[in-house]
Amino acid sequence: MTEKQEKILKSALQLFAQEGYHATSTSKVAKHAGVSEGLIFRHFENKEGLLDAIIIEGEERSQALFSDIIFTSDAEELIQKTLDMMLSVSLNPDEFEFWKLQYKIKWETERYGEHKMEPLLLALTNAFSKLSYESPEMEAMNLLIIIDGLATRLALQKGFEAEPIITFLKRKYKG
Amino acid sequence: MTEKQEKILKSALQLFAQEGYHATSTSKVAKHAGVSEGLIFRHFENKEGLLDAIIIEGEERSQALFSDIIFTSDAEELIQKTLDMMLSVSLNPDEFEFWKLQYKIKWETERYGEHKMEPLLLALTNAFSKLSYESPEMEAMNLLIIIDGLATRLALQKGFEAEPIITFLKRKYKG
Amino acid sequence: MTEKQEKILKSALQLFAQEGYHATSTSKVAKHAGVSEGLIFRHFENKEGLLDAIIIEGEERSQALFSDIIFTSDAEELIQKTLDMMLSVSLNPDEFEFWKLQYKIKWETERYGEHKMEPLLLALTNAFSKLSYESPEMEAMNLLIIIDGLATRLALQKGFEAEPIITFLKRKYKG
Amino acid sequence: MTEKQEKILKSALQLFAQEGYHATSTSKVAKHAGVSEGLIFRHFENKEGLLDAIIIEGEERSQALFSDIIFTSDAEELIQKTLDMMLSVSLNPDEFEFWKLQYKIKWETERYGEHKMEPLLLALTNAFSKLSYESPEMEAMNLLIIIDGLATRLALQKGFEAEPIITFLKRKYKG
DNA sequence: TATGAATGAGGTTTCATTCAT
DNA sequence: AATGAATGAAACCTCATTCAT
Repeated sequence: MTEKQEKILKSALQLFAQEGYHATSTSKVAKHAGVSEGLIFRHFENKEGLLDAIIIEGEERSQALFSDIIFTSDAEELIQKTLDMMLSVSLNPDEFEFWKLQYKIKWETERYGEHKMEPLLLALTNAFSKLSYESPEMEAMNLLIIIDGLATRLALQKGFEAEPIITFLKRKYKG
Repeated sequence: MTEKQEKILKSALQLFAQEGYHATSTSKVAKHAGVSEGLIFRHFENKEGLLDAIIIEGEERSQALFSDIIFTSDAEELIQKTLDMMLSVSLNPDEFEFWKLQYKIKWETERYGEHKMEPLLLALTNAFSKLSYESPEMEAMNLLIIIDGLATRLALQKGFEAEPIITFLKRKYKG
Repeated sequence: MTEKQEKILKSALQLFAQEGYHATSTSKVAKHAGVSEGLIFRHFENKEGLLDAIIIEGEERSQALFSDIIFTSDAEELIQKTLDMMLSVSLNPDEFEFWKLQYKIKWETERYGEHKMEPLLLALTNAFSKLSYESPEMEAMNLLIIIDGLATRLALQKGFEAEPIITFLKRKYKG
Repeated sequence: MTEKQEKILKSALQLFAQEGYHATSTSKVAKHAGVSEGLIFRHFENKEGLLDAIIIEGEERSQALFSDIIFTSDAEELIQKTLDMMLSVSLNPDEFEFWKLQYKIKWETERYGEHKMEPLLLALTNAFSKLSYESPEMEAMNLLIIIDGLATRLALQKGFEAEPIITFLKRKYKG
């Protein structure tokens, strides 16, 4: 991956996250990256290829993020870490932008990356099971749904404060 | 509102919900509505004006939907009705399309209609308060976040089954 | 000529003079006249028909303006009156607008109304002849050219002061 | 400036001069220049940008034309050259088209390029002063107005013969 | 690898004009 | 006589993509 390739990818990530995929033209990306428009096509073939590259990078980043959580053996800690992840997203602008893009793309292209979440779902189910919750699968699913909801608020509701609600949730799941 | 005006609005609603705002051309809307493209601009001035009209109509429909819930005096019933609303959305294709559009637009245009939700937030807070939950505001907010999360899954995850998780939630909030 | 017909004509005159023929849409004219767009076509058939009506009206007004000058028997007075006409145009906003339109139309449609000017040319030639100028035809033509030049300045040069130069010319032609 | 850029500029100049700015579509310009329509916008951003480019080029050409006149030290010669310039315009189709466009644009966009003429006005004032005319400023202004009038006739009156009247004027100003 | 001129299809919008009422 | 909904063509402009250099 050359330096310019990375610049393009970074600019695209930023612009797609800000304005959306369809609303961002390749020429905007090129200008923002300080690169000729043709270069985008040399490196990524397509505008869609550029999107794919971003998604693939995202998949890797997601996995890295999740793997730390998934391999936590203590059930309670695993749940706490899941919620901490959202807190970290809400506080770190870089992570935030990255997450926002993931959701934006999902909504614009209507492809929900279920497989990305599945390991986390299983791990959470297992955790709730260990903690003898009555319906572990449902509890796990519920938590992931909460995460989707939180992401929605974080991305779209200006001035949304994530910290209080996450603290509330963390306490709730502490038992 | 003439007959053709309504056809345009309906087609736009459908297409925007399916493909997204930016990905839907005015000519597609016109063709789908069986109308000349110019007519869109005569009636709605802009593509954005068309979107505005849809949003305004949506606001009205949302209010109608919520008002039934909000004016429920029994606290437990109010919460159940809130969840039932989501069930109804998941089962009724018309309602589903309408909700999906609301979220799609939010994600594409980055305007979260907080004011639309505020009355429901207050009503839920009040309900949780009556039921002597410890943090009624947080409980209410959490439920709304769950709704956003459910909407995300419903719209984006192919084959997502809403009924089990909603049933689970309903039981959970029954005490 | 009905009341609405006159309103249309007046609005068109004003707008064509301000913005030009091509830059003025029939809908703008209709709005400005407080009339439905269809009515323009009922009364004038075409946008061009509207222009024609204005030109014809202009021809009549021009003739009225010129005839007073042309039938002046005293040679010197005739020349003075010709220059006075321009002074009057420069001072009277209504007349000014009317003249401006005539020139605008000429430039946009490339049809110079020579016939309109011809009687004045002859009268001036005759006058200069009586006053024993050496080349009466050339003198007359020159004066008409000055009038075209004055009209150009009046219409296009913001803040152009017509009075001093006209006074100068009047004195010059007094002998 | 690439070859195609120049072709566009040249075609636009020609067509704007012939038909007027508003009556000439960008697609007509593109076709005439043997170029894709998009290229116009790549190079000139706007239809107006194209016009601007033409005006700027015109400004430069005007200055070149005038500078030769302005720096003539002999007063009588300066005046003669001013009139000769008009003769040259009337005889040279290329120059003629260029001048016509300047005036067409002025009338369609209502921006009189006074600054372009000012140096000539000063030079002429100075010349008439040297020749001890009574009102040098007025004489100079008058001559410029005659030029505007001549331009009007040349452009708009089919079959107008410039030579006789210019010869007449040249003799007149010879003393 | 990198540029930037060039394209063609398609996007939004405007406009003159028609027509049912 | 008058309206205003409706149309279709054409206007200006954007965009993803290609290609010569």
